[in-house]
Amino acid sequence: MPRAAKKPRKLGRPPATDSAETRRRILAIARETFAVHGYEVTTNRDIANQAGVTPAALYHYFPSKADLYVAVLEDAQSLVSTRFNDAVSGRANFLERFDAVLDAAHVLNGEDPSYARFLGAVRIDARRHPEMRVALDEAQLPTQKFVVELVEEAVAAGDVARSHRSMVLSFLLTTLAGLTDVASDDLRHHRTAIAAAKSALRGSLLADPR
Amino acid sequence: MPRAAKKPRKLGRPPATDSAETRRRILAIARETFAVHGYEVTTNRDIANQAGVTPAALYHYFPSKADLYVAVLEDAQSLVSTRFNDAVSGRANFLERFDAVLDAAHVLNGEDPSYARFLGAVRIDARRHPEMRVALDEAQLPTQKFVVELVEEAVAAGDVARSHRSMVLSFLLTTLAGLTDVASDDLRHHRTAIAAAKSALRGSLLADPR
Amino acid sequence: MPRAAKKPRKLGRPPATDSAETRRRILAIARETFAVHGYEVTTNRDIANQAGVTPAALYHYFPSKADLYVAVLEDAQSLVSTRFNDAVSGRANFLERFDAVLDAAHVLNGEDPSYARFLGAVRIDARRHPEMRVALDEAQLPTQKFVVELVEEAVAAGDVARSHRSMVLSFLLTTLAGLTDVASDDLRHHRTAIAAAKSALRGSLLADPR
Amino acid sequence: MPRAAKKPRKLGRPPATDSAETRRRILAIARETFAVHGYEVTTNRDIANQAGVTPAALYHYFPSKADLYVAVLEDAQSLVSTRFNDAVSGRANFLERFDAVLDAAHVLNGEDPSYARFLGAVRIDARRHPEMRVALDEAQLPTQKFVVELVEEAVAAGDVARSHRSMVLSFLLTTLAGLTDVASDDLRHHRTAIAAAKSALRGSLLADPR
DNA sequence: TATGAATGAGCCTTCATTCAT
DNA sequence: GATGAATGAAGGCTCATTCAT
Repeated sequence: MPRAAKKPRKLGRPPATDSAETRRRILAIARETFAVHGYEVTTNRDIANQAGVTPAALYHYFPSKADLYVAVLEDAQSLVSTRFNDAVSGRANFLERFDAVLDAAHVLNGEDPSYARFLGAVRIDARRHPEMRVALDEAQLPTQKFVVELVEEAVAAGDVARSHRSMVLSFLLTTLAGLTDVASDDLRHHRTAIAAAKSALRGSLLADPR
Repeated sequence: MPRAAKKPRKLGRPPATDSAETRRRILAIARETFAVHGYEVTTNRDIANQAGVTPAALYHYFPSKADLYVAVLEDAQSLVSTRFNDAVSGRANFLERFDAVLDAAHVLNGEDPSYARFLGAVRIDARRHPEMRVALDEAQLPTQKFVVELVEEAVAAGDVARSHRSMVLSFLLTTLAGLTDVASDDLRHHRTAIAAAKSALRGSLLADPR
Repeated sequence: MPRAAKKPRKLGRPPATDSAETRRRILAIARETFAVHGYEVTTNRDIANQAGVTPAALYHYFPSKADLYVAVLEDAQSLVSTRFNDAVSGRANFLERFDAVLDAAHVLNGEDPSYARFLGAVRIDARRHPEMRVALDEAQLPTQKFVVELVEEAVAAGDVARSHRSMVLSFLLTTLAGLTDVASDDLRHHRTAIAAAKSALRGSLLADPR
Repeated sequence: MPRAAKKPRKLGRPPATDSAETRRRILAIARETFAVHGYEVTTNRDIANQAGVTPAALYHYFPSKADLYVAVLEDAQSLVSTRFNDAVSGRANFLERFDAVLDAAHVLNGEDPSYARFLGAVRIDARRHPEMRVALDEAQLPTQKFVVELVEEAVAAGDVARSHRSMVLSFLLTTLAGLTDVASDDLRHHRTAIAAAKSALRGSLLADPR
């Protein structure tokens, strides 16, 4: 891990600091680092160093490492939720909506890959750290619900056969999970995987419809 | 603290707790534990305790924790490879072959879920622990190659449009990844996700073909 | 986090929260907290929170935590000295004087147990924190001297045999120490212990004189 | 705190170590250090350094600092109990028994003052550290009970007036507490305080009976 | 007068690992 | 082949204290 500029700061309050800015910086760096290295491997010192503060300073903003992690998740979830909801709004057709969600995911990945990467990491860390499990599950609920409703409405609209409901839901979740997992390192890869998912849903994965 | 097994044997076979058996036990327990908790969270003591030895004893079988992890992966890979290869052998059609692979995965999951779970965990741990990365990537190559060849042969046989090659490959990898990730805790879930993948490949995910 | 007191005053006296009041409040709360938890366990934040200020604010009133502790002791000593001196004034007989001192201690304990408790704690904290030792010993001198003089005068007055001087002194000090230590939690207990001490001095501890 | 000899020991098991001996050494040093500085101020490093091991080694013998503290108490209690019980055995008269107990305390104080000092410290630390309170109270029970029974039997034997029972008990406890508190630093002081207590019980504190 | 942001030192604890036995 | 005693490094966290505002 590279270390930022080496400014041996003195005691006391640093001149002209914007507390909110520092908090945002910590969250962003924490997201990136947690995303790549996971909860365990990432140390408070890693995050603090990159954010240009001391490990103790983190405790000014978050009560514990676990709370910081949860805060990062909440932050990420709120962004993704907004993006996904904006994406589907105004679109009625299931295929269009699903495309829009995948495209939104891809755009976000282009802007800042750390979101997808982190969200992928959370699923693993939640399993590995029971202490945070409840909080993490709760924070993930919105997206979970979003996908369920997407399918529910598609069934209601007749875009998905009622008998296929749970299969389609399973497909969506598996695909979304697989996407963050396999492809978030490489944008081209990501694009291909998205195209594949769209095609699969349309029934033209193996070949274009004749 | 002394441990179990202290039954004064008289007749029959001499103490069967030979070193090979102990090694196998350690590997199996390590797989299960690494699978659930990951590399970092799992301690040598966790594994040793469950295996009925002291942490120091592990060092008779593996030079380090990292080496143990790699050994578990090699062991798992070799089993999965065999299963997958057996599954496709004798089947020419791509859809049949893919089905067979998924079914094999499901059967294995029923027998011992720790394999799939561990293989899922490896993808994450490899990213998180650069020291082991090379060894892990190498050990994972066989499966990677297996999937690539599956698609390659399907293209050659005309089962997959040449232009869709990379998309199908991407789909397979994403699905395989998503499967270990989302569904390995719950066999029913796993089965549904597999059905969804099969259906997706056949173009009938949203509804049965009329 | 902002705090209490925000009643828009209109008429009458201007904001009475002058600094002297704050200082007194800090001293009182520090005494109570130090008394129960001791020097080490009590944090600046504990005291500040209860006093309705920030930890940094303490430094406007006292140069350091240690200085605050010493200030609390000086404050307590001055009160106890006054009480004890008032108690003995006008009484010539040793037994009467000693009774008066014990009664004064009991009354104070009823009014505000934190004084006795704190004074008891000081004996321990002085041993444990060499940095404060000198200052603490000095501040405790008045009471020490008070007891010595009490005995001295009793010997001079013939109330105590000259040969028993150091024994009586020792008894007084041990009793005073034991009292804060064993009984300051429970007023009834305190009263019994005081009765015992009075009785012991009169030679009727085991039974009433026949 | 002075530090013992500086022997930079290497990794692995040191040659010819007696585990039991190390444990005893740790307990003894912990007792002395806890006695003087208390639970909070004493660090694992303090104890470890003096015992010639690293702080981590303590965890080989005790699960935590708190457990070590409790272990020290149990060890001390068991010794004191034995001494006190031996002291009273064979003596029927209350005054004789009480004298014997005080003498035993004095002898022990001469042999190793850290016992009395530690026992005095426990009363304070138990108040200051609620987490250990239950364990500490329980460990102190034997001595508590010993004193209660001493008085009970004295009442039964007619050595103490029934109406004076609780006062005598209070006196004993206060004195025992005051003794560890005030006088354990200085053997002469200790002796005087003990003489005073004996005299007080006999009713001849102020002067020899005429 | 008081706050809030930040630091540096230090503490308890855990862990992979070593080595004499 | 296995254990138990011990280490060194590191991690999360707390705390007294400082200083710009």
